[in-house]
Formats: sequence, C-alpha cells, structure tokens
Amino acid sequence: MPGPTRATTLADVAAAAGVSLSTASLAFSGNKPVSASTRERVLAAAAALGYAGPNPLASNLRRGRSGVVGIAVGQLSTAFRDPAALPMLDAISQVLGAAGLGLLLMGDDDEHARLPIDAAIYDICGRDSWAAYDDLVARDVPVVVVEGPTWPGATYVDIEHRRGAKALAKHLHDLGHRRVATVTLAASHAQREREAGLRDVFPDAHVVGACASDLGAAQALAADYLAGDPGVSAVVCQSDVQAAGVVLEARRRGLRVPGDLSVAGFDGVATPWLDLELTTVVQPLADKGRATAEAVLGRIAGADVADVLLPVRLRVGDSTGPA
Amino acid sequence: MPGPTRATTLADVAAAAGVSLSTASLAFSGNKPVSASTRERVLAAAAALGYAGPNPLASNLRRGRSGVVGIAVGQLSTAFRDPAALPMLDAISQVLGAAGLGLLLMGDDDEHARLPIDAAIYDICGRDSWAAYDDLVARDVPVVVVEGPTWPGATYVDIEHRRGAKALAKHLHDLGHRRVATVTLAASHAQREREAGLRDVFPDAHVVGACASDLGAAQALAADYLAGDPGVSAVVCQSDVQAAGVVLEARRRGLRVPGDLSVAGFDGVATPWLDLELTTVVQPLADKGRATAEAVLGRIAGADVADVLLPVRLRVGDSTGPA
DNA sequence: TTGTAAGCGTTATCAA
DNA sequence: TTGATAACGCTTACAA
Repeated sequence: MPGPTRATTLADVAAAAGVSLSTASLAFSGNKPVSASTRERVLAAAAALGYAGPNPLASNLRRGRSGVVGIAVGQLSTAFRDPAALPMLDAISQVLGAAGLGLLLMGDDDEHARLPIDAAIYDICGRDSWAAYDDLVARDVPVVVVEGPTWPGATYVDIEHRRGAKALAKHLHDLGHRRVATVTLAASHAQREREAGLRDVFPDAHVVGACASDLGAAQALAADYLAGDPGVSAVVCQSDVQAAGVVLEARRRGLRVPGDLSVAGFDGVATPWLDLELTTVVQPLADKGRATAEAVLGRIAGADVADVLLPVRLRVGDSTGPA
Repeated sequence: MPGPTRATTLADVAAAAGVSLSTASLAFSGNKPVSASTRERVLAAAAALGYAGPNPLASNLRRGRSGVVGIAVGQLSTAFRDPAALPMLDAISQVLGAAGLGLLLMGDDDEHARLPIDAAIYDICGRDSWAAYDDLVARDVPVVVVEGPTWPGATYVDIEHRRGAKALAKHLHDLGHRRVATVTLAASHAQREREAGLRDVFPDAHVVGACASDLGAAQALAADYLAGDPGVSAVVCQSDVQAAGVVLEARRRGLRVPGDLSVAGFDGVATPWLDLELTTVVQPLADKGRATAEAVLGRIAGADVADVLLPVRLRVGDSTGPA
C-alpha cells in the first residue's frame, strides 16, 4: 500500500523526460526557446505523470508576484447592488484578466492585507478611510483609488463630479427651478464634489438625507420627505437608482413627474423599471474601469502613471421639466 | 548613494533583534510560545526596519496554501445584477473572511486556473460546463458546486428546486389556473429541476423563452409574448426579477395583476420597484452562502464533507389570484 | 539549445 | 523557550 504520495514536481517531470530542471521549466513557460522535440518530450512526461503544470505558489515566490490584484469595495451586497458598479467591474476584470491577473475581493474591514496582492484598487466604498491602506504602503503595494480620497503615493482615477453636477443644476435653473433638494450618498470625496457643483448654482439646496445607491432606501427617504410637503420643485439625486426610488415614491403620492416634481439622477445606467428616461449625468463607466485596470498594470510594471480625470455629460431625459 | 535596496526579510529582523530566524518567525505567527520580552524585541526591530510582516508569497509556498478561494460566477455584471446572488455572496465572504481566506473572482472563460487557490466555488453561472474544472481536479483543488451540474469529486450545495416549483404550481392549480406559461433561465441543472416541478402539475406549460435574471430582458420577452394574446392565465418565472419585469410589462399593456394575469417568481428577494408582494418560492440565500463556505472550509481541511440540500418555502403574495 | 547552481523568504522539525 | 537546519518547488543568470 503506497503511503501518502508526494505531489509530482517539475523535477520529477524533468527526470522522466531525461532533461534538466531548467529545460523543463522553459518548456512550460516558453521564456526561452526550447526545441520542439524536447518540449514534446517534457509535455508527454508531464501528462504521463499527471503533472498539471508548475506549482503557482512556488513560481510566485520565485518571481515575487502573486498575479492577483485586490479590490476593496466595502460590503459586497451594497457595492454590487448599484448597477453603476457593474460595467466598471466588468471592464476591470476584462483588462486584468487579459493580462493574466485575478481579482481578489477585499472587504474594507478585514484582514485581507495579509494576502499576497500585486496591487490594490480602492473603489465604490464611498468612504474616506481604509484601515488596510497603511499596511499596503508598508508592503510597497501600489494602490489605485477610484473616486476616492487623496492618499500620498496612490494613483487616482476620477470623473468630473463637480462639473457634471453643475451642468445638471444649470439645466434645472434654466427650467425655472429655484428651490431644489438633494438626496446624497455617504460622506465621501465624490459626494462633496457633486454637492459643491450643485451649490455653485443652488447655494441653498436642501439635503433630504443620505442613503446608499439603493432603490428601496431612496424611496423610504423620499416618503418621509414628500409627506412633509417640502415646497421644492426638483430633487437632485446622486445616482439613477436613487432617482428611480424618488420617482416611484412621488407617483405613489399622486405627484406627476416631471409635471409636479422634477427628478434627476447621476450615472447614466439603464432603469428598466421606469417608463421614462431619467435626466442624469452620464459617466463613462467602462472607460473608468479600463483606465483603472491600466493604471494598475502600469504601477505593477513600475511605471510612473498619471492620474486620470474622465469627462461626464448631461443627458436631458423626461424626468425634468419646467418648474 | 544606496543602490536599489533589497527588501527587508525576517532574517534581517532576527539579526537586528539578536534572535534566531525561527524565533523571529514564531514571534509573528504565534504558532509556538515565545517569551513576551523576546517578542517585544522582535517586533521593535521589525518596526525599526520598516518590516511589514512575513512575506505572504514565501509563507504560502512553505505552507502549501494560498489563503484564497476562487469563485466562478460567469460574467460579473450578469451574475451580480441578480439581487439573489448578493446575500449569498455576502455570507460566503463573511464566513471565509473570518477564517482568513480571501475570495478570488474567476470568469468561466479564463485562465485563472493558473492562479493559486486552495478551493473553488462554482456558482451562479447557470451553465453545465466549466473549462477550468479538469485543471482544478488535476491540481487537487477541491470544488464546491452550488446548484450546478454533478461532477465527480465535487461537493454539492443545492436547494429543493423541484419541490418548490411544484408547490408553487399546485398553488396556481388550486386557484383554478389551467393554462400557464413559464419564463426560464439558461439551460442548467436548476432550470431543469424547476421545470420538472412545474410540469409535475402542468405537463403542458408553455415556455415563453429564456433570459437572464434581468428585469429589462424579462420585460422584453413578456412584451413579445403578451402581444400575441397567448391565452394563459398565469406566468411562472424563475426569478423574482423576471417576475417583476413581467408584471411591469403586463401593466403597461393594461392587464391587471393578478386580476387578468397571475405572475409568480422564485428566490424571495425584495422587489422595491413593485407595489405588490410577489408570490414566490423563498430560498434561504444566506444559509446557502454559509453552507457553501463551510463546505469549502471542510474540504480545505481535508475532511469528508456531506452534500447539502436546503429547503425552500412557498410565499403567497399579491401577484397571484383566481384564474 | 541545454545544463548547473543559486537562491526567492518562509515555516517546521528536531535538538538543545 | 530558543536555535540550527532542511525543505517548499520553482525561475533565471551563467556556463557549456
């Protein structure tokens, strides 16, 4: 009865193929030319021994890379419930995947700093602090921050929050609106910038309250607010999902949108549960993801990577009208 | 001018602290007792040298573990757009995180099989095949399959698709419905089971078509179908999101739900964009996630892990009524 | 094109 | 409680 068999290693394969360890390594990695016949022999030996390729743990140590990029998104169900997060995540995953890199989910509370990552992305969290940041710096792990706070040494990918918010506010002002309210996100860099843009036009804009980019939450917030007959003619939301919640709640109370109340969003995502098109600030979600992933690749390669600021544009839909 | 300085290692710390390499290792890992004073000295030396703790790459090789669990979810934006996926993902991430394990996203197309993972979860994909599976088996990576096809050697976590679907069908039959249609998911184990449950009661149920668990997609499907005046009194969907799409489309066409058309879903998630409560089959999403994560932990520990079958229950809401 | 040899930075075994 | 030493399995100069 054979004891617990040691796993097959590249050395075993090399021996079976009658070549040296380094040649066997080259046959798998292709990092240097190997004669076709030799490679055949190595691969055949590997197949015969049931060898599934170089142990990634060993190869990682040797190369000093894990092939994994961490992404901090806060609580998963919160982050991914927002449809704006997904096209971006897709783009990141696609670009990194093409480069052979995997994506590791990091909570922002946790101990994942102990896991080996080649770089980290801080995104979606909508927070100003990240416990793991100092650890990453100490480990020399490059960090790319998306719409986040400014930390020394990180690379930034951002969008024109303030300009977009201001353009939207102007649109409402042009329509004759003078008293507007806003539903905000959690305190964060993005929220502050957008609020600044809104106040460039409506210095007195009233804050309804803050909630996540979640339809039910926005609806609940709107329910309380609208019940008080607040006397505003427009509500500016910080996401399309929030805006959808406000529209649904306004209608439930018998208000016509935009006849009695104009509602605007942010992001430019599809809102199939509404039968109108939201007036919103469209941001280039996939571009943002690609830019983020490319910044990551650059930083891993040791390059100097410039910060990125992406443009947004106002899309006028059917949810806003004359005051 | 100092050259490119080699990174500080545990050996450097040990030397600076005047202890042996193994003692320094113990001071960090706590795997064996170390006197308090010695540990102090080691930690102080580490701080002085800017040492951020043992290199995880080296530690991984030595221990033969990466501390990472892969999760295959197909295309990210598709998988995560389904609200049913999120509570489950949260639970997985929480249980694994508590055990110090990270979660690596694996597309089902990609080369992530080369990344070092201690176990893999196959979930949400709604597919029958997975290119990476053979690789994982060859590497002896344990696999936990959620609602998926049966592969030799994997551990299964599943729910009572068929029983739930049948209970729902009975409910409709009791209400007098005789001609029903169903919106299906992609061909998959879950879909086949649920369809079987439906056909236990309605052998002739008509298939409207298949789509992802996506509101817009279901709405489009329903638009075509309802335009043809199909003469059914109930539509059974395979997710609550699909059901919401059908409800919205039915109303758009002037049909009352459930007066003119009964609509049922599956999952039991919140549907804030509807003002009625769906009749649905509630599945224990968080339990499913926890069971999955615990199966993963068991398999990593080398234990024999039993398959898990979780119960579902019918929840009668306001979206179904007499035929 | 192939072989030799030197690590990569830990952790675990064993003895002191 | 601490210390010496041997792996873990691979990649890459360098030499042939």
